[in-house]
Amino acid sequence: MRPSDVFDLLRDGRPRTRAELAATTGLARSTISARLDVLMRLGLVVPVGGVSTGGRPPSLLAFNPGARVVVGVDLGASHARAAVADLDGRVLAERGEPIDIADGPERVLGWVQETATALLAEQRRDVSELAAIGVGLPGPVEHSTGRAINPPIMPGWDRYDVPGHLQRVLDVPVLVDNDVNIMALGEQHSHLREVADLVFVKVGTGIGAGIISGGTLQRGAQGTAGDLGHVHVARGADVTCRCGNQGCLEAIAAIPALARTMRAAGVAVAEDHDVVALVRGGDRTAVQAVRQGGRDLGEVVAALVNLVNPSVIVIGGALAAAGEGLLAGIREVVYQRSLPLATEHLHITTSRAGERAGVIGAAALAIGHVLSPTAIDRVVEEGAVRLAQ
Amino acid sequence: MRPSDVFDLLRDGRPRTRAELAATTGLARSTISARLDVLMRLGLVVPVGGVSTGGRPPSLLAFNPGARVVVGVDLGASHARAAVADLDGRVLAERGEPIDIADGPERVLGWVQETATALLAEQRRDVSELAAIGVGLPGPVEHSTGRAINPPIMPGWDRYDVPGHLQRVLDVPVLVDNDVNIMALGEQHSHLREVADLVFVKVGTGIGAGIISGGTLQRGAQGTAGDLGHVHVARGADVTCRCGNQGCLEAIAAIPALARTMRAAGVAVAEDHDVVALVRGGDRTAVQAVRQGGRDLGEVVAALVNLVNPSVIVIGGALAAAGEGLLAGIREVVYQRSLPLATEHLHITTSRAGERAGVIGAAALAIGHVLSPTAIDRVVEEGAVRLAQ
DNA sequence: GTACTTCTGTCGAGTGTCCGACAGAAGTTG
DNA sequence: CAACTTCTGTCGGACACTCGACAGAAGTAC
Repeated sequence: MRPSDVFDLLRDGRPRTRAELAATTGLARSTISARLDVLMRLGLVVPVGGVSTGGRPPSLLAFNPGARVVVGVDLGASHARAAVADLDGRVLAERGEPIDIADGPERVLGWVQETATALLAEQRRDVSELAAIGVGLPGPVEHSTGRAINPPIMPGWDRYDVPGHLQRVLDVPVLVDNDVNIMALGEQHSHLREVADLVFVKVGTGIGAGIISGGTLQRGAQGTAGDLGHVHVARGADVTCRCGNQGCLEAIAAIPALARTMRAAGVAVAEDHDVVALVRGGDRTAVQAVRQGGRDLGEVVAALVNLVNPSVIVIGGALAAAGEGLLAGIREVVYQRSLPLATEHLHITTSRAGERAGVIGAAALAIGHVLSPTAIDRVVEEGAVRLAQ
Repeated sequence: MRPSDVFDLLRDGRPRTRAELAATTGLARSTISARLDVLMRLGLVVPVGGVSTGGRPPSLLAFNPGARVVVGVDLGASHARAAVADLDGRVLAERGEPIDIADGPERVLGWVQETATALLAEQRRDVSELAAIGVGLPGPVEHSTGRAINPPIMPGWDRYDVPGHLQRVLDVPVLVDNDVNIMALGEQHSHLREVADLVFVKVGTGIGAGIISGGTLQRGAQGTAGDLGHVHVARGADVTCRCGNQGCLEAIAAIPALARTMRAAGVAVAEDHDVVALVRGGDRTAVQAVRQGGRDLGEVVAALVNLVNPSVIVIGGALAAAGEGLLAGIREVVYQRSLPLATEHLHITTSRAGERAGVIGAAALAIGHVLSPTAIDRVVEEGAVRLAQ
């Protein structure tokens, strides 16, 4: 029985009395008290009142998400977003800015450092209250080392030591992962905490997926798992993708491809994000193009459903804002193609976390590290030592 | 520091001295001795000699795979196979028989019980030496309960309590999983122990895959993960599958489909297994059909590679015996379609475990349960109590 | 205000774990 | 065979952990 066992019981947020904790763990109440004592001195657990049942009222103890904070960072090809969140993943403050990831790690991580510091100051939080940083990068990431490996759209970042850089200025653990993986975590953390098998599909300039299966993020051997964008689909056989291959889903269903389709049909589309605006405006050609994009996406998602058998599929990214057409297209194909056994309990929805999925997920990654049993036990140990001195 | 920590160090099979174990764990040699004492009395660890370096020779201690045995059972649509294996997964004795899974659980599990008992007797092993049983079933299985859920080809088995049945006659833990998952485990256990991301593709009457990612078997929300067979492929768009859908991979690339293709080309194919014989005999039509089947399979495997990013893909099942043609077809498409990043370190091979993959995997599943840290600690505890009495 | 109930922190005792020292065992060396 | 080296099992002490008892704290009931 480790100290973290008591803490883990409280992590769900529900306050409990000492007697309750003693009953569920089987430990003596005095032992529980000793455990809680350390956790309370660390601020991780706080009393939240309690009502009497005829005698001295029991003090209800609860996890205190405000004990410390984490920073979640979502870096895209052309945007950066950072947020300060409490230990429950609730965003306290955030800031986004258009950037160019191709400016290289020095400049971009400089922005991250400045923004993180500024956000902390804004929240009147000392740097010592920061517990960890989570970062999402738009490319394949070796999670164990926190480095991007052969990223196609991140010149200058290949094998760059992201955790090392950030730790030099903000001395806390830094967790790095692929941006879509991060978004999957974000969606799960924000309102699907009990869902163990979830796939997040991001449709924007490119197409990718973050796969959570059996409760854990699937990264694959090289960290490239979830690459939906370059799966072959029949309808795109004669279209050449930016990756050089032909028939990639991305080449016919991502936003640039839809814009191209619409231009060919005579619609004026200046910028990529006009696609979403046109759909929302009810433009027939745009609606049709997105619906067809949904069907194309559905082909690959149907395969994904058969292969991974998730219980929830979340559609996110810029195109998710285009409304129900995309979803309808996906559903149309998936529910026809995939096996009844796999689709029977399958939900396909759009992202609720939306633009914040990335930073929430990055924060969740950091929180997962900070509140892991081993980390808690270590802190408790150190805390006890500090108190003993 | 639990007793199992010491045991886990020895599980790789390499013998070690007490001093060596003390150094790597950081525990005192006397503590290590105490731990080993219990493990040795249980037979899990045995001395295997040792050479002097000028004084009293140290005794080398090693994991003893012969301490107990497990039974692995592989049930298919029309065959059953059972094996007794040691704790290293080495098959000591096995027996196979054609059966009909549709005879229902009572009869089939009756055969399992009889065969297991007979094999144990044959090896002069008492029933008390049996530690656990692993079972593979040809359909979706809810691993946590050991029941088949809505299996398409197993009438009478739906939600049948397999562990309960077997435990009534052989009082040991029973682990049940899907047959292809089991085969993936078997291939990994037999010669790919350090591979954490592995996909086993079975091509026979049907097509399915077992996906091991991040070191753990991926089962999905309903236990139907890895269902390659009913993924849609363009070339089969107008072929109706036995599942009722159109365009399923299985309907054009599984053995019955290849047999049909060959008959259409004028080749006499009486039974399904003649397909393999014809290919091995060098029949041109047969070779071509299998090669094309490989390409069709490659379409879906290419998607699988992008989505899951494994480092090894193993092709098994009856058709794997047809030689290099199938593999060549798969490779041809996969290396063209999938991203360089994912294929760079990808190996595609045929099964080495072959027909035994199932029983080896079932045994491995059982062993994983028996030798898990928690199980070892429990046994050590009980062993210590028994010794104290 | 007083009696009663229920909870809290403290403290000594009991328990189990782990360590280091030691004497003996089992080899090598000459 | 004697001296030396290196390993092994044993055993008492140190330590940490956990428990239950107890007195005091903080409410309710009348």
